[in-house]
Amino acid sequence: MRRIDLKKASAARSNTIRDINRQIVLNYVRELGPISRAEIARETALQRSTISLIVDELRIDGLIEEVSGESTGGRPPSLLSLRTADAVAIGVDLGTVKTVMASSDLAGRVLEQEEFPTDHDVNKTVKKIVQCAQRLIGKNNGTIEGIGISLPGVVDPETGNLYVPHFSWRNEPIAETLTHATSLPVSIDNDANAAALAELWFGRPEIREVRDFILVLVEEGVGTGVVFDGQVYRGEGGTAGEFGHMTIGTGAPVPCAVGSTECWEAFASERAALARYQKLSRSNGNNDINFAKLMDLALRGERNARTALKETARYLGIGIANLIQGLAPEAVIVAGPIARAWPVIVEDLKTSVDSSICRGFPSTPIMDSTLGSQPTLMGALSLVLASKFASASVG
Amino acid sequence: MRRIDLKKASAARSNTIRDINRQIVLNYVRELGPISRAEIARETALQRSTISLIVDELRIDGLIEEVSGESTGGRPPSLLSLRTADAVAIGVDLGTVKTVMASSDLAGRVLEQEEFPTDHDVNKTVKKIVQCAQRLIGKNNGTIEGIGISLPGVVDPETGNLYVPHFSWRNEPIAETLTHATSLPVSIDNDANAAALAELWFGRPEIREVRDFILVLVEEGVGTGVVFDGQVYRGEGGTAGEFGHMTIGTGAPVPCAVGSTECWEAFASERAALARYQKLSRSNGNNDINFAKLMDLALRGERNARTALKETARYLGIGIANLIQGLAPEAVIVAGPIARAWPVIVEDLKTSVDSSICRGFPSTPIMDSTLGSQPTLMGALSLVLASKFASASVG
DNA sequence: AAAAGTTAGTTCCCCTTCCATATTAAGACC
DNA sequence: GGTCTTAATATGGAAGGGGAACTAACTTTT
Repeated sequence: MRRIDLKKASAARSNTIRDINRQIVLNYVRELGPISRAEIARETALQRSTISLIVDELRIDGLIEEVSGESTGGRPPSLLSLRTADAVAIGVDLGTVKTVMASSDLAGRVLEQEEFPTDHDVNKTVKKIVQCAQRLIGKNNGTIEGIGISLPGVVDPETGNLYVPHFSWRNEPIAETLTHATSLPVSIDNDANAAALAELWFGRPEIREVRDFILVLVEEGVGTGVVFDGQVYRGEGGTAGEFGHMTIGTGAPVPCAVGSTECWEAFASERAALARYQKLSRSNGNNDINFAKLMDLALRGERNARTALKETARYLGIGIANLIQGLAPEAVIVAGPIARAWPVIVEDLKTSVDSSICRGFPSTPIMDSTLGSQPTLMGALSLVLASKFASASVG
Repeated sequence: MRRIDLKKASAARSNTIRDINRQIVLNYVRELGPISRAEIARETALQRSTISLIVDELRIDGLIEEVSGESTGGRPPSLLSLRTADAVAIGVDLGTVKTVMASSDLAGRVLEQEEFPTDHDVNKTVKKIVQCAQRLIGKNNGTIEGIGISLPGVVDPETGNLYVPHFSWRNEPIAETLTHATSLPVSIDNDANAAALAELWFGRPEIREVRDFILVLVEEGVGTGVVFDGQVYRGEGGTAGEFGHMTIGTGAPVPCAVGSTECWEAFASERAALARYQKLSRSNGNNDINFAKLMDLALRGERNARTALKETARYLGIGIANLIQGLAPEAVIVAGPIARAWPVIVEDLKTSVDSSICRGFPSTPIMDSTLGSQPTLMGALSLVLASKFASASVG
C-alpha cells in the first residue's frame, strides 16, 4: 500500500510497458543467467516473441550477449548472459588509511585494482584519484561509463555535501573535480550505504534474495546501511544510517567521533576495542598497536586481545538487537575489518543479541559480509553498476 | 535504485498502463479534488481524451462523482471529487481500556461511532465487535467494503498471527471470526503501524507531503510506525516497529512489557510516567491515579505531575534522537493520549532530542499527531481505505 | 445583441506494444 | 530417415495512449 507521490509520479505511456519489461528481462539475465529466451518467457509469462524483441534491444545496447547452450531434447537454446567483455565501472574506496581503486565489468567482477595511502590533504588525495582514474579510463578505450566513490562520512548524494570526521573534510567538491577531469558521471555515497548496496546487488544468494536487511560496518566508527524493500534507505539529505550515534548506555571506553560516551560507536567500534585492550594490558606498555594487530593477537589466542574483542562484540550485539526489534530485518550483516575475527566474536555477539531482545521475535540471521574482504570497494562499484539495472522510474 | 523482486515482479501487459494511470488520476482527485479533467490532464501531461476515459471508469466504479464548477472565462469545468455518499469502511480501534468502532466514507470522514469497554476475555470482546459491525453493515445496505482492526500488539498481516501483551492474547483468530460473521475482508495491524498509515494517507498536508516519517505511539508501552518512501515498513513477519524495546540505558522506573528495565518503553511509556509521579508524591498516598488524571494534574500545573511528565519526555527524546540519527526521517510524530499534554512536554522533549543528537543534523520537526484525538481509530479505517487508493502491484 | 475569445470535454485515426497463433530452426531418439 | 521436442521468429489482432480536429458552454468585447 504505497502512496504514490503525485509530484514525482509520471503517467504511463506506451513505452512505459516496454521499459518495465526490459528491466525485468535484463534482471533475469543478471540474476539467473546464462538463461534462454524461452526460459525467461516461461518465468515472466510474456510471449516468446516479446522476449526476443526485448533481447534484441539489450544486445544492441551492449548489455547482454549470447553463448551457445546444450539441447535438452530439442533445439538447443542460445543462452544469454551479461556482456562482460569490457570494464564499465570504476570504484573508489576512499578509506581512512588507504584508498583502493578498481575497474570492473557489468557483473561486478574486479578487472584491475590499485591502491595508495589516503593523504590527509584532500587535494593530494583527489589528485591521486584523478590520475588513477585517467589511467584506468585510458587503458579501456572509452568503455568506462561511470565512477563510484564510497567514503567514511556523511554524504548527500543529491547535493554532494559531505563530512568526513576522520580527516575533518567538509563539503569538498570531490565528485565535481573528478567529473571535470574525466567527463564521466560520478556517484558518491557513505561507505556503509554503498556496502549495503553491494550486498543487495552483488552479495551471495542468501542475501540477494532478501529484501530487507541491515549492514553494520565496523571501522573507526560504526555505520549502518539500511535496506528496505530492495532499496537502500537514505533519509532526508542522505543522512540516514547513522545508528552509530544511537544512545545505548553510559560510560563508553572512548568518546564517539563527536565526543559523546553514550553512543553505540563509542562502545562497539575498533577504537573501543583498542581502548579495552590497552586498559587490560596496560602493564605491557603496548602502545603501537593497531586494530589489525589486535585481531592477529586474538586469532592467535592472546587472552587480553580476545577479551577486548569479545567485550566489543557484546556491545555490538546490543545495538544490533535494537535494530532487529525496531526494523525486523530478514538478516543483519557485519562488515569491515572486524569480519576477519568472526570466529572469535560470533558467539558473544549472538548471545548478546539474543539476551537483549525482549520478545520471542523470529531469530534473525547475523552473518559476516558475503563480499569477501572488500565490501566497501564493491560498494563504490555498485554505485555505478546498480544504476544500469535499476531505473529510478520503474518500480 | 530499487532492485526488483523477480519472484513478485509481474511483467507489464497492455492493461498495466491503464492501471497505473487510473491510480494516478484517482489520487489526483483524492488529494487535489475537486479538480477538473482538464487540470488533471495538465498536471499529468496525459491527453484530455485519456483522462476522460479513465474518469468514466472511475465513475462507473462509484469511486468519484461530478459536481459543477465555476467558469474561468470559458466553458465551466465539471469538477471531480471522491464519492462520499456512502459509508464504505468500518474501523475497529481495539484499545487496552475501550474499543472504538466507526464507519467512514471514502474520504476518511467518520460517519457513525460507537464504543464499549474492551473485555479481558477475547471471546467476549470479539462478540461485541461482531455485533457492532453487523449493526453498522445493516444500516448501510451493502455499501461497506471492508473492516480494519488496529490493536496494541504485534501482528503479522499475512498470517494473522498476533500477540497482545496487555491481555496475554496469542494467535487468537480475531480477523477470521469477523470475516466469517460479516463476509467482508478484514485487515488487522499493529496500532502504531495503522496510525502511521493514517497519518500518511489522511494526515494534515504537512505530513501528507512527506515521504519518510516516524510515528511514535505512546501508551502503556511505546510503539513506532516507520514510513519509508510513502509506505509503512512492516519488516519480516510484520514485527517491525518495536523500537519500544530498544536498549537506551539502565535502571528504568518500571519494567517493560517483558520485564527488562533497559528498554525505551520502560523509560518513556505512560506507566513510566505514572511510576515517576507515584515516587515523587509517595507521601500523598495517591494510588488510584491513572494517566489521564496525571495529565489533568499536570495541565492544571501540579508540580509533581509536571515533573513526572517532563522527565518522561526527556527519555522519549533520547529514543527519538536515536531514530532521527538512524533513519533521518523528514518528521517525527508523537501520538497517543500523551499528545493532550503536548504543551507541558514539548520543550523538554525537543531539548532532549537536540542534546542527544551528535552531529549537526538538519533539525527534524517533531510534532503531535495531525489526526486529532483518535489516530488509532483513523488507523483502523485507513487499513481499508488506503487499499482502495494504492494497488500493491503499481508502484 | 452579435461576434470573438477562452476553456472544457469528445471523437477519430495512428502508433506502440503486447498476445496468440503459425511457421521455421535445430537438435535427440528410435 | 522420420518423428518428437524445444527454441526462436513472423504475422495479424487488440488495448491503450498521442494528437488533431471538433463540439460545448461560458465570458468578454464591440
